[in-house]
Amino acid sequence: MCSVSELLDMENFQGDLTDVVRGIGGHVLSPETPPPNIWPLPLPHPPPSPPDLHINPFGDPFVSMNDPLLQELHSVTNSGYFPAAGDNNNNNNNSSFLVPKVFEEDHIKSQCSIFPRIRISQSNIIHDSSPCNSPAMSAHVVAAASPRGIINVDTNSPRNCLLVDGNTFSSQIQISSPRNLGLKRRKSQAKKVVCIPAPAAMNSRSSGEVVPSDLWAWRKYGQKPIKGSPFPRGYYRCSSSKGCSARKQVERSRTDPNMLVITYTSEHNHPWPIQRNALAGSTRSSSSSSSNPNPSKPSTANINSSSIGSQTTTYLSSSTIPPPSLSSSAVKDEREDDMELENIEDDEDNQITPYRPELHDHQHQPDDFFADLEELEGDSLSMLLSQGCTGDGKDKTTASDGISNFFGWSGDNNDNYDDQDSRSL
DNA sequence: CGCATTTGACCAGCGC
DNA sequence: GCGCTGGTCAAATGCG
Repeated sequence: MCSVSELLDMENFQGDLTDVVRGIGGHVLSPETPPPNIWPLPLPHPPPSPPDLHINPFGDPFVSMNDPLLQELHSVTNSGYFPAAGDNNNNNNNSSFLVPKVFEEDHIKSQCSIFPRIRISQSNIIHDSSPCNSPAMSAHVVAAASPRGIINVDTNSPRNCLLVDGNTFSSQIQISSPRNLGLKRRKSQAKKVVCIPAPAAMNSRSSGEVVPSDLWAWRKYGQKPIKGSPFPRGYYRCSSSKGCSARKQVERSRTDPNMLVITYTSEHNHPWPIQRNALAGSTRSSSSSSSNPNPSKPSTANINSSSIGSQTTTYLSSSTIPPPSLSSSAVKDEREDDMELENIEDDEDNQITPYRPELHDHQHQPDDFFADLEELEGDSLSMLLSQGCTGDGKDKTTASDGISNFFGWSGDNNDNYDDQDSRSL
């Protein structure tokens, strides 16, 4: 697992971190932010009405998503397959599905996800505080950092959660200001950090670098070794449209190579591509090694999955790929200015106007779409849930593989992580 | 041949 | 001012 301190360190946030997102796929769980349908999992709830859709200006398809896994688990829990939610006695058992109480509640009122909750500190003091008391079902963290001082979250608040900007965040988010109070980035720009499980060898070339694909086309323009990290950082810019300033940095977590840290910078100035790589500049790695070679049949199609035990049933839901949604209250841009927690509301005024590209043909599914489902191995969800969600980190590669399958990430599933490392190192 | 990736060089911000 | 570090550029290279 990568920690937020790691993120902070890697990004040299040093005081202006305002956004850290993590979770499966790095998506954000937000009661206000319905997921884009790129998540190939069920959407128990009706898709949002168009006014509710907000574009993630970073083009990150992960951060804005609700956690369908959580929703699915929630529904399964309610179906009686699992112990009653809240039975924390079962939470630590990674051999079974874990549906802790916090899972249910945080899913509703906060953004609790399936990774351990963490404490954010800009002085690189990170603790897995796991306020939800669920190593299995824990959360991403979206936090605002003050470069001027320490923000002590009231851990006595209900469920030890932090209410920020109208949303409930995980508790014990401790944000302190290191000595670099006035440290500024080279450019005043928003950043968004996403920590996701590193898919196994997907979109990788000979270097073994793992780059999760999304619906944007990215072109790599640089790679730099990062001090203190054994893994280089790749620099990508959006090639979906000329002049697009969107960029992202991809690097492995230095503490958990199975995790990828993706930092999105700037926003796309063009509509969300209906077909990935349909526009010029598709990345070679994406097109050549993707398990979804046909861009007209996006691997992000909705797939409803329900898992019971080791069984995973996958079925379709008719939908298309909406633009990624961005809940301003759930995902905060990291901005250059000295944004303090109390100023988050002000930041709301600075919301990037979302574009809402018209997506037609919503009902159409490619004829060979079912063929894609074959790539979603039946055990993917099972593995994901039974391993990826447990947080024990004992077999993250498998979990990541499962997640990879979920995301439709390309890759030779036979490539294990060791192979990646052997190539990339 | 076109495009993406690689990789060394260059530039800018920051700390000392 | 200097050195360190991160971010970007651009020529070289490789792949389809």
